[in-house]
Amino acid sequence: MVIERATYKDHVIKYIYNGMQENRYKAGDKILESHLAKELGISRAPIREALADLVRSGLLEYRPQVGNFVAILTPQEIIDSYVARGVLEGFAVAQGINNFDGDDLQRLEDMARKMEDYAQKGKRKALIDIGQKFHEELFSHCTNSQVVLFTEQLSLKLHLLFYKHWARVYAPEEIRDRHLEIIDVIRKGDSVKVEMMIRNHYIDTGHKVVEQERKT
Amino acid sequence: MVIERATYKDHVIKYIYNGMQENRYKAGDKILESHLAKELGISRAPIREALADLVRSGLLEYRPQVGNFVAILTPQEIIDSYVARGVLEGFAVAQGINNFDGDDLQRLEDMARKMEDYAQKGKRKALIDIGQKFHEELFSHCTNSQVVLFTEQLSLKLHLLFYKHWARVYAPEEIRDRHLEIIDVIRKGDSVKVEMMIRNHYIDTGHKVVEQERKT
DNA sequence: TAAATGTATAATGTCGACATTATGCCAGCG
DNA sequence: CGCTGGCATAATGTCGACATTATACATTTA
Repeated sequence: MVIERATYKDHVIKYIYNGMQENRYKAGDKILESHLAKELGISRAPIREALADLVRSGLLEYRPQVGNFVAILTPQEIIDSYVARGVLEGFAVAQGINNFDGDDLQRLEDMARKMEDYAQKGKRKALIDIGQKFHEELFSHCTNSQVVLFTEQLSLKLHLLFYKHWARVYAPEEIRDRHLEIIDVIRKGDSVKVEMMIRNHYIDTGHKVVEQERKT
Repeated sequence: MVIERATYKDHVIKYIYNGMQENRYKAGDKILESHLAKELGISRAPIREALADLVRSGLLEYRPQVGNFVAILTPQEIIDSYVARGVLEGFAVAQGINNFDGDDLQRLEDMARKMEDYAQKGKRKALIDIGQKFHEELFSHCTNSQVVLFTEQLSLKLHLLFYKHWARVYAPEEIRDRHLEIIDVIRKGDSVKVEMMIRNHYIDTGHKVVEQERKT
């Protein structure tokens, strides 16, 4: 594979990330700098920077003087990540709950129904894409840059699990209802309740994803 | 300055961090890789890794093809950071509230009183150290690794502001009382109240720190 | 005089090579 | 037969140099 141009680091990150999505890199695998360098036809310097970035994202683990390994997510870590996501998103929505107008709510509702549709038709990629858009919309009214930042960091990690399991975790109607439920509470402007609800949603999801992982 | 041994990156991070604490690196300053390399007598490779880490922590900002700059914290970012910290610590304590035993509470109380003492005597460094220990103790019963991780990331950033202003933000008795208040609620096992209280504490502190910054 | 353009400088991005260290294998010994 | 220790291999950590790009300054032109 030949890369075109524009700071190699980002290309390398994407390359590895895709590899993880396609399961060419499996949990626990060692990542060899020199192999990547040969594969991509570049030197080790930008490779190392990319690896360091992925370590910071939690997708790789780094052992000094030894190397980088694809992170092994324990069930507990998976649950912790979902719980943390719930805490952040719960706060984000609660904090900006009064900034949702009718249009926003309508858009969210449309998305929830589309999700049901895609889920029923087995369009996994479309389902995941719109699921992400839904949560982006939820975050769009959160003005706390730090909370948004942390959530983005988490997303990178969770999206991999998401990608593997999420479409199978809930039944189509369940997906729709769970999201509609949240929209309703936002409409009512109940910030306390929406925060609890989102937290619980992610706690449930975390446990179900762990269940799915166990079956692997 | 000559560094001894053991992966240079960490030394460089500490070196820059100290420089920021001592205000030798000021907000907006450009960090030149080659200068650091000369100063520390090492090559640019480990320097670059350290800089990338500091970017990740939010202490530096990075502009591609241009360089790294000491981050300029806007008032809003400062407040956001404190709010985020409050959300995380509030959750952490609430989540592990039942794991505090009598000894823990006693230790916390001792620390709160020591803080008052140090504050009165103007021992700023001791005050800050014990303040950090207090919050570490609060986090010690949180089992969510992800929440702990985010908090550590934030700490690096907030500690700099802490270091500059925190000792002046509250009166000695106020410091004591604010912390005792939290301990009381933990003792009662009221997870909802303690979460709210900690959040509010950080909201207050954030605003006061911004006030202090403005006076700079 | 002010704006635009070209040029010089110096920084970052990338490279290939060397130094150092972890790991697996094999021989020697108890 | 199992264990210990050294050796070979191959990876990471670090280096110095070159290529590329951003920035400041000088020069030209309207």
